[in-house]
Amino acid sequence: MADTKKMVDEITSMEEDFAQWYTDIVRKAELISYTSVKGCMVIRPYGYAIWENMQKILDTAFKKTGHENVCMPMFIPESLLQKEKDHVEGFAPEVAWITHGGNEKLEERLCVRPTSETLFCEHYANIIQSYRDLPKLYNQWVSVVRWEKTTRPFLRSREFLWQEGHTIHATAKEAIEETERMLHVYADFCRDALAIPVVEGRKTESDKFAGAEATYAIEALMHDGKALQAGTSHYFGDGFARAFDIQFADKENKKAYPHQTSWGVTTRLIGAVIMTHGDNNGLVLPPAIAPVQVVILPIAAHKPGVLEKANELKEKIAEIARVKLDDSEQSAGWKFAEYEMKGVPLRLEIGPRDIENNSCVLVRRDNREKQVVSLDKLNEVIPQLLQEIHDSLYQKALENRANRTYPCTSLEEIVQVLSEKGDGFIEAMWCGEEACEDKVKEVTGVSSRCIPFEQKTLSDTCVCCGKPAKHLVYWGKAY
RNA sequence: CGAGAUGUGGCUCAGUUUGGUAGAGCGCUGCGUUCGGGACGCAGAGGCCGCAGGUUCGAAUCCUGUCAUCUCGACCA
Repeated sequence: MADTKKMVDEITSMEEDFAQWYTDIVRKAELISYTSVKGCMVIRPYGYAIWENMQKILDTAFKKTGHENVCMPMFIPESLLQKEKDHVEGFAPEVAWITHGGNEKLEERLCVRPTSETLFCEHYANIIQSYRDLPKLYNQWVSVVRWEKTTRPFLRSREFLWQEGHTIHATAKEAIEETERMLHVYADFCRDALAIPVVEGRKTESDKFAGAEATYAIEALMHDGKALQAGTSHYFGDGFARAFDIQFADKENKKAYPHQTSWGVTTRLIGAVIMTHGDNNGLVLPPAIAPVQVVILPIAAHKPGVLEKANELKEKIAEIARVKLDDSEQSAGWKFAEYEMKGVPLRLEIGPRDIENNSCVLVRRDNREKQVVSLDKLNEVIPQLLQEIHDSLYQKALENRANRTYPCTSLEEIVQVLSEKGDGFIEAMWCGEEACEDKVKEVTGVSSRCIPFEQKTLSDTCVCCGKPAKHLVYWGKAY
């Protein structure tokens, strides 16, 4: 890799200050702009285009698995939110309330949805009578509001965009299958579109979604060794159905409670992409979600024939990739740096010398490798290079995670590993007791991330109390 | 919510200690020369110094309050 002379002096290097590096990228790559409301950001066209690409891919996957899109209202009456006890307790500290309509105080205040389980439940109760009405496989693309105290662009904002899937089934078995299926959809999406390897697993009891019987999550490791929860999928059992009195007549015409799920991913995934692939020259985007996959930069654009050729190439490449031609008057060097900052996977340089040779120069963003390519071969070479970029981003992320995953068998070892090697995933055995989970966090600073589906045995005893171990757990410092 | 830092043209900041005509670089506009790794010349535009009080002949500068943002913790997608 053509290593890392820092060309963009405006970006803080990630070794120097990772948090500042992240903030710099988010702003300099024109993904967001701050507003006067804390924790609320403008997602700018380039940032939003990334989200739109994620949406398209995910939405297709949701439709393929039988889901329909719907749209619930934004407001939840307080009485409705309170119907499920755990749910309201979990969310009450972070909801925003509407108290007035115009100048008049509302009879009952309304919360701005922090999540929409209660709204879906109210609706299900209205539309479900018979087993023939089940399942309902719904999804919505909306924004929600959670009044966070500490905010960071994409990672934790007070309003964020997401999709929330909500499904309701006749049997527990079906609902559990759905919960797991959608978690896998997320994991596949992270691998195939975002080039991010994730650990799939179950959350511990203390870390469950408010009101859920079980919560599953995908966890990713960022470049600085901190863990990011990248998506969740919840199994509710019939808890919500009982709280909201949703019943259906089964085949024997007996009343039964249906079983529910919900699952979601958010614009946080954009943060995950930045912190997984970005480098000191800026953003590095996986081709599948890059708003621009190939940027064409004409060299000496005033010379006869150059712009014409560049336009011709743009037309041609548009058939196989998302392409942009920058014919602005900025210098070539400026544009190089600019599109590196923005993470465009491939740069195509076309100048008088190239035109003479019927060729162009292609440069990969991820490793900066240059190659001269015949103009007649672009249709083969570009898709191939985009695929190679994706694969190598994934491999690199996988290696980074492997290098920063540390099996440990005692609390002392955890403390030592963290101080010697820095943050990362800790693999350690656990007895299943919440007291031990708390103590691990207190002593070492890492919290449980998930109980991975892929289990192995590091030792027979809990890393904390020494009693028989039940699970291997991934631990880490969380975003 | 606890601790720390910062608010001055679009951006990054200097000026605040010691009160006295608001500055620089980048960006922006116009014209010209440039263009294979952030080019250059000339001419311009742009600032209730976060907000509100107070002290003073005079406040970006001192005092009080307040709001916002950033970082680190606790909590969370």
